Amino acid sequence: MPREIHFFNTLTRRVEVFHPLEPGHVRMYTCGPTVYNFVHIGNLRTFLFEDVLRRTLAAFGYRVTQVMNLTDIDDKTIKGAAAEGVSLREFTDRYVAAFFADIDALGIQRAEHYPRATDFIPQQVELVQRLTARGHTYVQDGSTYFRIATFPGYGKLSGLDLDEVKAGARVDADEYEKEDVRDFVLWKAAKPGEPAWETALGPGRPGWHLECSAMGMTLLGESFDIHTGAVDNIFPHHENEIAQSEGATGKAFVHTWLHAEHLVVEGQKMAKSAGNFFTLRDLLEKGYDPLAIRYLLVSVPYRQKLNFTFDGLHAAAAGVERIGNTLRRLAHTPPAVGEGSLPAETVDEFFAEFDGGLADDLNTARALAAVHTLLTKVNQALDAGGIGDGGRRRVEAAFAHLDAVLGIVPKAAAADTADADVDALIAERNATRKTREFARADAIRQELTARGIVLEDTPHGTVWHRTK
RNA sequence: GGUGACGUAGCCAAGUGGUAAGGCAGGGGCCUGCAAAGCCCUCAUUCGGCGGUUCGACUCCGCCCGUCACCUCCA
Repeated sequence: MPREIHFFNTLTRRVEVFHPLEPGHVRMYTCGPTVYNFVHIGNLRTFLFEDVLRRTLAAFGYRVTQVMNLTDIDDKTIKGAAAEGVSLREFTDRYVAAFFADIDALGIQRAEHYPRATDFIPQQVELVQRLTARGHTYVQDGSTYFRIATFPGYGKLSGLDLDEVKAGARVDADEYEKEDVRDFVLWKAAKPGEPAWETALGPGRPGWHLECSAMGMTLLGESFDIHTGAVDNIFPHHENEIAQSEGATGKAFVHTWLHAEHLVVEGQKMAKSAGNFFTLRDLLEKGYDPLAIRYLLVSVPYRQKLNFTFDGLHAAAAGVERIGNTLRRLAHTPPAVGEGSLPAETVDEFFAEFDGGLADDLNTARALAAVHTLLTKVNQALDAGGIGDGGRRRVEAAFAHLDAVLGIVPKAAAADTADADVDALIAERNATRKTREFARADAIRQELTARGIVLEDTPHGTVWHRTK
């Protein structure tokens, strides 16, 4: 039996116990990138939340089937391809590859499916036809629209009052003519110079929302468990997905909707015009460790705004280092005879608190606090009587669990353990230390420091590791 | 104008009726030839402000101040 987990469901605005439709198997759809540019750290915050979600579910014993769409047809991709005079596919392929490179760099696990909107045109057309058969659509100037007046549940996700929307200041930003400003386009009539498909709906291309409904239902079924995105997707995107999907099937589309809050930079909204806009590449070029970036973006619970600051990034780097240092100490310290100084309960308490935090709507801050408490206790035990084999296995299991869920445990490089040249220098240094020739000893240490190697003289001998 | 969040130490942040987790930074100490790593002590008489409810409120209610998000294509 998988562990019980609670989520705040945007649809009900309450924290609920989660029950997948098929016991033990979670089907989830996570809104992915529009592939017209490199993803920025705000996008990454959302993808990292989704990554922690799937890792937590897996660690809790659920089977997970995740879909993440790649939006490769919309105004921005069309414009980008046209600007460079290349095909839409050629243009978007480049950013699809960049997207995978970025999520790999951050250790984001791959979803089971990455459907592209342009590969699912027939499914999208069929969905519109089903909607038409049920009287939810109308055609104007070659475009097909969804008439929201035919869907009584419209607004249930966002809680928006449609009369207010109608009265709102920003209306009809769309270039297409609609019967009612609140209606949205399902299928856009072909325009000169834009990609178009010849279909039963006439020549054209899918509207923005259509792909997610069509691909989600094709790959996960007409009803599935979880749908995620960032808060700005609640309206109109997710609201429209519900209308399209439930209008076509008459069934509940998604049971649990989870939305990540935005990331801000130094307290300000991230914007290119404000000069505080960062992609992963920008940060890596500045020399930041991807693991530290991951730690920072994962450390604030997903429903809180995350204030990205360079101070915070340094703190995150320190956190990652502390995990690595403790792991290294554990490896270098000889096992204690017997049980040693780390009670089994300490690790039990870690698991209880770490998992308890995650089960509480993915409270990663609470989980991380448990991690630091464990680190302190492990170090205390290492300073005291050491840790026996049994205790070591328990601690290693705890680190493995931490890494499986949050993915923030640094890997020890194999090179750190074997290098004859370094070993020779260390032997020489220790010989000079014995004879109290500290000037020579320090010179050797400085030389190694210059080579990116840090020495530590422990009670069990001198150990070394490379700096990042 | 409508809807919804949020405001906890220098910074990030948990808690949400029983008397303030955790991390980073800072200060002091132990260990070390010196370091590094680690450990110990210290760091909010107080949770935006003012009232109210209560034996008791950071936690509930009201008002005010401030920051922010969404209101048709922005993760």
